[in-house]
Amino acid sequence: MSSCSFYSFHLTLRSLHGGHFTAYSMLASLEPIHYLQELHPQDPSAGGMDLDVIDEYLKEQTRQNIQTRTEEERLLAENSWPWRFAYESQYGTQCDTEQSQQQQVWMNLPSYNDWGGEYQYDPPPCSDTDSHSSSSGYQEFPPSPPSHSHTTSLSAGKRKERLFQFLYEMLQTPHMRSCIWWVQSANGTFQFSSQNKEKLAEMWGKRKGNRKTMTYQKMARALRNYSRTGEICKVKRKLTYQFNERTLRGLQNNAQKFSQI
DNA sequence: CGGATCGGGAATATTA
DNA sequence: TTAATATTCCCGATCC
Repeated sequence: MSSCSFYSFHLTLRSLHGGHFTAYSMLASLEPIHYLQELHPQDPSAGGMDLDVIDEYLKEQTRQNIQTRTEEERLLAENSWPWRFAYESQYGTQCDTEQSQQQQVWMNLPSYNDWGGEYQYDPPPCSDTDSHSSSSGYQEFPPSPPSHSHTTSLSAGKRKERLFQFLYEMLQTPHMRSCIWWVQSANGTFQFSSQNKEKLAEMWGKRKGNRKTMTYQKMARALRNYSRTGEICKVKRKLTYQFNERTLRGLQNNAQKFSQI
């Protein structure tokens, strides 16, 4: 039910920007602003315009929430459900398993970490807030476990969208730059805007169709649960979190799949 | 000091 | 019915 709004969101995105690919490009081109915002997170001047757009988003979503969609739309949307498969059975090892390693990295790094020296693929979709690490060059992920597991799940088991999926989606959405952005997309670290985090939380709550409005406090509580299950861990930096490597890879794969449709 | 963040226990709700 | 996954509330700890 509530995923309706999610679907329509995708449709909106596609119609506006012609899909993720374009969105990526836009994001890249807007990166400098993003960078400034990072340097002056308190500066309210960043993203004022974006907020208007976000407001529209919110309205749009609530409106479409009530509307019934055509069958065609429904099919299209369902086909574009990017995370339908990869997250059915793919879990088991996460930060938990890697925790010792993670913590080690934690200590070794002054700020936040990448994955135990491993490195993420090539050109980051966008230059990151802090791109110093790129100076050391990129390494490929190891022959990396064929991250299939597409679970032959033809099971029409339509799982409800998860918070980390929503966040990843927002991270790929240029409009949301004023609320959330990559600190280092290569290792999955991202950060919320102190100013606009409530906006994002509100959107999340609306998408889920919660009774009460979602707040950052509550959303962060859910995020903290992820540190137990591993999808996302907190890093020692204000309002900053990090996707688990496996999780990020899964999200990337699905986004890719999605953009190919 | 005080506000913003962080962290997690516990009860409750929702959904596969 | 149950397990997983939030959501909601709350309160103490930390940070700046």
